[in-house]
Amino acid sequence: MMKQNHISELRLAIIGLISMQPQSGYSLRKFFSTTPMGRFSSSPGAIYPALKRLEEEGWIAGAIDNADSLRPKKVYSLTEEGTRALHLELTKAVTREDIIWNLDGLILRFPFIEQLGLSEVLRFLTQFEEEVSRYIPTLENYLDGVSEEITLCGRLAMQQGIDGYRGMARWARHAIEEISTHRPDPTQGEN
Amino acid sequence: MMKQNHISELRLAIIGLISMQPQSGYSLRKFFSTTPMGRFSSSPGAIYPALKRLEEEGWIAGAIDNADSLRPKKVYSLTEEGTRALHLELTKAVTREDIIWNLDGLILRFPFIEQLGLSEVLRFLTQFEEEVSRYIPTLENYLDGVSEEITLCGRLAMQQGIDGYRGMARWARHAIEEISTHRPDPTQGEN
DNA sequence: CGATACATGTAACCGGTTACATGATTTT
DNA sequence: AAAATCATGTAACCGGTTACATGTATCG
Repeated sequence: MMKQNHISELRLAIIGLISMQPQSGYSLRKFFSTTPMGRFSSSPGAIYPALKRLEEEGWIAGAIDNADSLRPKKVYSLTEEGTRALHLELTKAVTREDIIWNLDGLILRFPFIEQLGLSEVLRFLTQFEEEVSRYIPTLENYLDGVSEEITLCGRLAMQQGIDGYRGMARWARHAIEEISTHRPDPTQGEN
Repeated sequence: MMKQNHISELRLAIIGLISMQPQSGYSLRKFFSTTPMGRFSSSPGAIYPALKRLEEEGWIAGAIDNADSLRPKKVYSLTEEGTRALHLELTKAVTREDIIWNLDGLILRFPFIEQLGLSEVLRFLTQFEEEVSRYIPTLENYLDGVSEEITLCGRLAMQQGIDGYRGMARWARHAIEEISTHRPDPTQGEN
């Protein structure tokens, strides 16, 4: 079935955000509840246990802020091990299984990959575009094969899925272009 | 958070398929594992317990086929209560929460709605199109608001989400058209 | 006779949801 | 003084995943 070869979306979102800037449970909750990234959970009942587990596993380390005050805050940073784990996850090859079972996780990975450099981003997008484009004919063939026996709405629902994948491939191509032509900022030069 | 005002995708898929034709655990597994609808689980460890629960709740009833043979089969049909529950689920209004948290479930509903008649299908599509179209500006406004502080890939990821929703709205409009012009088969006439 | 398809299930594990619990600080 | 926000957690529940367990029937 091959559904779970990856870390959960919540874990990825948490360590990804922490990698950009140290975060407390509360700041994560706030971010999730005020941005469209809230699609990846929220509620304290998910976040605090997840943070605890990540700390137990040594991926993140919490430092108490305002230790003396009456309202202390626990701010987590990535450990070296956590950084390694995150980078490993972000650079994993994009597989058809991901395309089918873990699309949201894939899109979630994307913004965090930027830290690894634009070449990594391009590698990801290229793989993504290729896997998606390769999957579409499979779906089309299936649809062709059953179009006699399927109901009208069944066909339309499948069409929706195919259109969705087509849109993603298009998006990836567009993103590749935008990133490729992204000014290496000639006024600064990089030598 | 409002995530769980609906039955699980697996349950919906199961009772939806049973409503089209009585099914055994095995036939469901087979269907899931050989069609793109397998996105909604599979594995016996999910299906058999789900069937048991649905039977306990009185939504489905199992009849033993080949009772005398050494390889009996349990074929489930919808009860009246199950039919009511399914129809209730299928005719629920499409909300923004669904659009955000339960998109897959919404698309899964779609082919089963056809049994309720094309007017129900059109009602669903109209609501779907409207809710999606209303949600898009919210996302666009958010993106505009943060475009200064967001990273390149963060923006592109958001753009992907918006494009996805736009594609869905387009699909819904297209589906409405296709269904509306769907020949009411003039050779038969309905009076 | 071995492989594949038919057929149904269980048990340990994991992690997300919901709801609850507590209390400090700041704003109105 | 009340309300909102800051801040962190726990506990019961639910259901999906993985892996295991068992046995029959059919086909080559």
